[in-house]
Amino acid sequence: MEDRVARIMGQWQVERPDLDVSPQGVIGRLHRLADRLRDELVAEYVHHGLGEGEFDVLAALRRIGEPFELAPGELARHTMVTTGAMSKRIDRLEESGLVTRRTSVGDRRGRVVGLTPAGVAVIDEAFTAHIANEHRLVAPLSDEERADLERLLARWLEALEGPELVSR
Amino acid sequence: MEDRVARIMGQWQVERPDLDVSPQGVIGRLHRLADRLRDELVAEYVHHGLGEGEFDVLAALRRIGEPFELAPGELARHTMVTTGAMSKRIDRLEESGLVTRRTSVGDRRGRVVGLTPAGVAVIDEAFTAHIANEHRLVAPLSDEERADLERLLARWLEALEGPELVSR
DNA sequence: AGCATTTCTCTTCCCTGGAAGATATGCTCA
DNA sequence: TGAGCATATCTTCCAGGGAAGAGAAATGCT
Repeated sequence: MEDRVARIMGQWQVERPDLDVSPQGVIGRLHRLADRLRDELVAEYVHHGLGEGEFDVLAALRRIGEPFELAPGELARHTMVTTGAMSKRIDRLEESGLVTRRTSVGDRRGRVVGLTPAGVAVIDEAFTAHIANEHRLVAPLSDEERADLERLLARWLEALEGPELVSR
Repeated sequence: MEDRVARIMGQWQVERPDLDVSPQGVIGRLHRLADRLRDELVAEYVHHGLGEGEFDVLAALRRIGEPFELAPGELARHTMVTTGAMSKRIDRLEESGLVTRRTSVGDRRGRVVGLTPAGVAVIDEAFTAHIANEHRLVAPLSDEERADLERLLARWLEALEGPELVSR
């Protein structure tokens, strides 16, 4: 019972016996799993007429709470894309009538992006389905396995990024 | 000590207390870690003048062994992209002189993509550095943690994809 | 053999994001 | 006040991948 990653590692063992490719066991599987999960999640977004980028923006606005508004720059930081990418995401969402753009009152350089009522409705429905989808995806793991995995991932992430400050 | 994912989960707890967002603890961190690792790996490819797609193709050809040849369709399957994407990857690699394209002898519809000597040299060097990079990235984990993580990822992956056949 | 179907690759068009620069506004300090 | 710098967003151009279809060659069926 050998998975794709193991097969690849076996090939390298033959071709490059001088190298210890064991880290691929973790890194390769982690990437494959991430890709697989992403596909499943995106499929659900599409059911609600959203792409991954649009879903991310709507979710960021929704979870911030009333009045569901953020500046484009803040949205870009929250969702970890460049402001250029964010401009285009907002263009698409504005086009669909799910968000509005207005100029900030205090600082006229700034804009404020806010959910429309339709936007709230769409993301509330899509997010509910999204979470159900995530429950389905983690179902194969026992509670204990899930906790172990979460702990290991958090530890690794922290080691790579350094501890983040508790800020807002 | 709260990470980004925990903060997001906290916000949802407030805004949508009707939902149990606990799966995000695993799925969110897994994705964030995958992105982080990918960035680190890509940075190393770039040092060798390669993008991620190019690296994948060269690596697939290299690990298959002498004479380092595969058909475009096989390469597409091995690296999990469409054949359209593969055509363009091969175009770029051919342009750089790292692979050649020739028509298959048995089946004149088919092409055979093969590493040039320069291609072998580049991928051998890049892959050596790549593996060193992976060792660096997994270093924060103890041997036991690494084994636990690998086991959990493999189990989950298998559950999602179904056991793969041991075929070639 | 001849025609239809299948297989394989490549091409074209589109979508999305990144990088860098343009534009507009605000801020600091002499 | 005004010049220069900082900040925020948007625009433009490019890179890379996916989807769909075109073209060429092999295969199957009658």
